[in-house]
Amino acid sequence: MYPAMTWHHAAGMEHPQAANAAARSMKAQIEIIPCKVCGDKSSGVHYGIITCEGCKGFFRRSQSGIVNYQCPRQKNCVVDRINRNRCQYCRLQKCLALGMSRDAVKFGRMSKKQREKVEDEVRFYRGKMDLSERTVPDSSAYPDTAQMPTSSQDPLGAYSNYQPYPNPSELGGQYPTGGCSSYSTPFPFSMDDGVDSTTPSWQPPMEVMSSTQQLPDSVLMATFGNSDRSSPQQPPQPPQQQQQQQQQTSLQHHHQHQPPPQQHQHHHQPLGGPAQQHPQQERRRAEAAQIPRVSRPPDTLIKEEMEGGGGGGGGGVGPPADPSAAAAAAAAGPVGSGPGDRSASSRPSSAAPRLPPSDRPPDPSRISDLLAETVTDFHRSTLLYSDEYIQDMLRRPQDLSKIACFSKLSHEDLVMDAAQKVTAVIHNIIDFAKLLPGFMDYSETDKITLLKAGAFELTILRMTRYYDLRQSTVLYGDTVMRMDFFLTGDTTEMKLVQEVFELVRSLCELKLTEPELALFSAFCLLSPDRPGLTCSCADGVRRLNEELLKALRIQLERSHPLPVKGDVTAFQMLLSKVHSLREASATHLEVITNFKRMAPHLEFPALHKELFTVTS
Amino acid sequence: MYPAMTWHHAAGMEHPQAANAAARSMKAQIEIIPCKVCGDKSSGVHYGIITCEGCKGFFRRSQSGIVNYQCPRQKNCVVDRINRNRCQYCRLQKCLALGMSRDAVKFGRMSKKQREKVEDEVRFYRGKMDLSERTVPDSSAYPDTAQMPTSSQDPLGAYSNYQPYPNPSELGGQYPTGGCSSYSTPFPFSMDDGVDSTTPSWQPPMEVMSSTQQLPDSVLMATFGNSDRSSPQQPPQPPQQQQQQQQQTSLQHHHQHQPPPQQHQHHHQPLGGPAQQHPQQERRRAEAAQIPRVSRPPDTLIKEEMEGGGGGGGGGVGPPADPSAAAAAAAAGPVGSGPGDRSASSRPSSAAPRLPPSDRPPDPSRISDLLAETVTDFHRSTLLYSDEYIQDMLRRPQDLSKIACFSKLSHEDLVMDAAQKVTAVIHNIIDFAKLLPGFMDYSETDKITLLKAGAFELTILRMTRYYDLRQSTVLYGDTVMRMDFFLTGDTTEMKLVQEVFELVRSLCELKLTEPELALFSAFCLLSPDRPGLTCSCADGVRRLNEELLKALRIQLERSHPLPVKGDVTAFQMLLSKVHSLREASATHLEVITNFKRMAPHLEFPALHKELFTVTS
DNA sequence: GCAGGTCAAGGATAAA
DNA sequence: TTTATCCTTGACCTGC
Ligand SMILES: [Zn+2]
Ligand SMILES: [Zn+2]
Ligand SMILES: [Zn+2]
Ligand SMILES: [Zn+2]
Repeated sequence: MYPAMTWHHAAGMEHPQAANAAARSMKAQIEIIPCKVCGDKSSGVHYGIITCEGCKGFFRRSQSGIVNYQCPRQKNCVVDRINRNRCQYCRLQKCLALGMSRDAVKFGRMSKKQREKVEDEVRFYRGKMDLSERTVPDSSAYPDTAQMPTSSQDPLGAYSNYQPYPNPSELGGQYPTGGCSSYSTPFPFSMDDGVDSTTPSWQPPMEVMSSTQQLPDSVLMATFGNSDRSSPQQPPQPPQQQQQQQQQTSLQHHHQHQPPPQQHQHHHQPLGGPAQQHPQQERRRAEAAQIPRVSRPPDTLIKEEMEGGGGGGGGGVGPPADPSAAAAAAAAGPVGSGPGDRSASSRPSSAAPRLPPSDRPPDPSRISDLLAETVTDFHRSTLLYSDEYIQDMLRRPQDLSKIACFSKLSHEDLVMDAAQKVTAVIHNIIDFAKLLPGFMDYSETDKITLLKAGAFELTILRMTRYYDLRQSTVLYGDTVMRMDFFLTGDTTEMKLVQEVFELVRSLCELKLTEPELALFSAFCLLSPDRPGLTCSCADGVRRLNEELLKALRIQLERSHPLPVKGDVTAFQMLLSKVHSLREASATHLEVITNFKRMAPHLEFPALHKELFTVTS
Repeated sequence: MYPAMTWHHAAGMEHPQAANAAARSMKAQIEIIPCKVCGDKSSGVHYGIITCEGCKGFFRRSQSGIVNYQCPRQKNCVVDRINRNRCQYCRLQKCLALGMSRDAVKFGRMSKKQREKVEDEVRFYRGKMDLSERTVPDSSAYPDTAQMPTSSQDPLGAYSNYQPYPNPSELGGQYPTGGCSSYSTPFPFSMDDGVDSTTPSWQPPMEVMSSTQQLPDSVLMATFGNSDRSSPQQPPQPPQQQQQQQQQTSLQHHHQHQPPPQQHQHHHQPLGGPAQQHPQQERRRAEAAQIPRVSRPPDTLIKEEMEGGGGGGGGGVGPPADPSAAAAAAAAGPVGSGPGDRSASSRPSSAAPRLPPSDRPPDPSRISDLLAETVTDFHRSTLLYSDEYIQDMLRRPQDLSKIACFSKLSHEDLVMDAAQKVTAVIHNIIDFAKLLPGFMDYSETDKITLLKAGAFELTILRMTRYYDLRQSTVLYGDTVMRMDFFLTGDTTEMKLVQEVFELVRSLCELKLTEPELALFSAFCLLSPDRPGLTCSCADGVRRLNEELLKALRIQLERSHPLPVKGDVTAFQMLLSKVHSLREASATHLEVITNFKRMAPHLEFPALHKELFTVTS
């Protein structure tokens, strides 16, 4: 609906010479302030309020005819640039609440005080704008929310300061300047937090920036349920900001069954999808990962990610191991080989709870079941989207407009978008890995080795959850795609797509249960034969791998008692995929390597870079 | 977008005052012009082109996803209101060929020139619309016909500016002002001189005009017996011409029930058919016409043809009025209503030749009946072959030896042969035209305009007599052919064949009676919206056109009381063919133009050249 | 510099 | 599913 160009000059710089005039033109000044109703670029004062053209027209229409809007929800809909068309009722309410009026009269000129207010506000937004321009270098490719994983999922609920529809008179009280409410702003931050990620809302207002940026690790750590590690030393933040963060953090905990993003969110997005699909925490992660850290040595991020997850000590790096030890003990211990001694003291994670009392007799089958349960929990708790959400999305017809948006992207953009999505999944895979018994006990080198080798394989495994066997479609971001969408002209890329889709398809045909998928994922990740694995580690991995395989077999024999094809059992079939997965993973690495050679200017997500860079 | 609520303020309540402005608004004007793609009612400029809502939506959909349309036929399907959904591929092709573009940008307002062009075009269609509204009062109930006057009767053959699938860049090249294609493209007039306008050269050379302009009347009068208006001075003619004309004239008398040409006549003809089907006089005409007359101004032949046919006599040649007057009388007489009273002398050149004496109460239906009878006689008296002959020939099996003979001919020879056959039919069509009330009263310019625009359309109409619906065969010369015989490798030619055969087939399915075919032929020929028609002429034509339409409707309601398909009446169905006829005519012109470019050494029959040469 | 008009784009929906 | 109609939206324009 909004041709991309629109936004470009919204962000400014279209009229170079205007800068001059802008300095003294009140209108130009005002237009820096976003629409009070929806946060879009404003076009001046309309009906008494600084609004955009859209809200202006909407209000005019609402006043010039008999309209009877109804709110299909609870009359508290978010009214931002993205959602403003979702509910006419709430939009109009907000217009009225802000004081828009057909016969708003603008008095001659504003008072000095009013002017100052405006100028303050202008300064605020101008600073913000510059910031965002510097921070989002290639916003041109993604005019709207582009890189931002979730333009739509604003955690703040759009108006931290917006009380949905107080009595206009009450609101009036907020604007002491009386008639000139137009120039007062309900709250500068109101737009800032949110609303429409066009202005990178994830860039906190400048005063917080510096402090926030020092916290990347803490963000990762916070990701873990390990609350004690959550940034102990958080810089002081404005209340809203803090609130925001808290909300986000808390959301993460629920997120295993987080309600699916609402469908309509994306409807008006120019890009309809790229990278939008990530839920909150993914977005924050991705952002953190994207902060350029030029001088960092490779693998640092993986390490950090693991540290964060490992819940290790506050100071920083690596508390070797308590929680996963517990898990390992829990799961592996019974099997016998075990590292059971690791104390599980602090680990609240789900592994421990399932542990049978240690005095229980070791029943192999029982042990396998426990392992299955544990791993399944780990798996389930690190899913990006719930099954319900995915299934719901997959039931939708293909959204052609979104596909069109994708089609408009260059090959490079598409690859980068896919890389972001893969990276988002891998973040969760790393979370999963960290929960696996014993994993966190391995050396950094070994952990990285296992992850580099297994990350893409597990991505494929998780991708099966996004695949619709009947339609041969996959949920990519929030868009249902068929394979041919991914087919490029590049031979190796096509090979990759073929291999991945064939794997996903055949895995889906096996109709694995969740425990089976979880166990198989862990089995693949914990492969003792990964090149570069140290011997000491490989032994432990091998034992665990055997246990996982045993548990997997037991599961499969239960749920798939009959051969799936000829006399091949599901178990055998699944094992045959191991090789294919490795092949696909190798192809993926080749694709990435080629792509980087062709497009050296493009920056992959940091984690992605670390995982998929060939280190000779 | 607003579920349920949408209705409440429906019906444009928001713009009460809009009705006022609508009268002169540009958009309202534009909407008079039919959809450039399918001829349906347009709803403004969409993606740079005047289109209907359907084509707009179709194009949007096509651009908003990965679509992979395939043409089940030869990529030359007719795209009109009725058939537009039959082939997505061809519909999209046409959209693209016309220049529809996702990012068609509207630059400011249109220039004065552009606006004038629009207004010109609007005038055409408005005239049409008025006509149809008066003639088909209840048309609104039938969407099919409601639009017809405006949409399907595109005077410019649906795309005066439509070069079936030119390179978009070519299109762009026609607009030197650059960038402004959005408004220049849609309007036929901008391309009036353009390549494949159905009426390329409606500006006849002036020297012919001045000398002949006073003559036409006499011809007509002669034809209709209205001698008193015959023009006094006819320009001298070459003897052969005279002779030819005379002979024609004389032949015309018999020819109304002339026995079919004997087939043996043609057997030794080199082309196994070329020109064979013509009865004597037709062949001689064609031959005469082929004498190169290099210095002749264009349109001369048409003029002569008309003069000759009119028999009018000028320079001592023509006994005013007898032969054709006799023919007219003869034709009119038997059918009979008001025979005798209208003497050769009193022929009114209007649509009411058979008008009963003025004391008679004017019964509209009666008048229509009289018109039908008259036109039917004219039609019947100018047929090349009798129905009996054609039916007899069609009953024969395909003569494989003849088909083999044709197969040996080169593509060029085949085209030339077809051109000869078409020319032969057109000679008769001109004869028919001359008989039509009022036709000969028009200026040379207008007559030529009407003929150039209508000749091929009427050829198609007459071709229906040669078509066997059950076998899907056509009598071509003396040979029964199936359509595939005519399919060449050339895309445009295939499109033409496809369009023509589809038209012929669908017309045959309507099982028109002879009066219906005659009236429809006259109706098509006397289209007041042919570009280039002078206003004064257009008025007269419009009146006649109205009458013809009315008579046609009455006939069809009698003979086809039941809807032919769904609730579409035969009348509506027939009207919908107008657009298709114009499309086919445009395609024909394109084929001829292309062919001439490829084979400049070949000489078409003179009349053919005059009719089907694009004169800028 | 804002109110209001304009009109193409696209959403929603019923119908096919 | 696709189509086509109806309608809202909002960028742009014009007039005051
Ligand atoms: Zn707004
Ligand atoms: Zn609401
Ligand atoms: Zn159309
Ligand atoms: Zn087709």
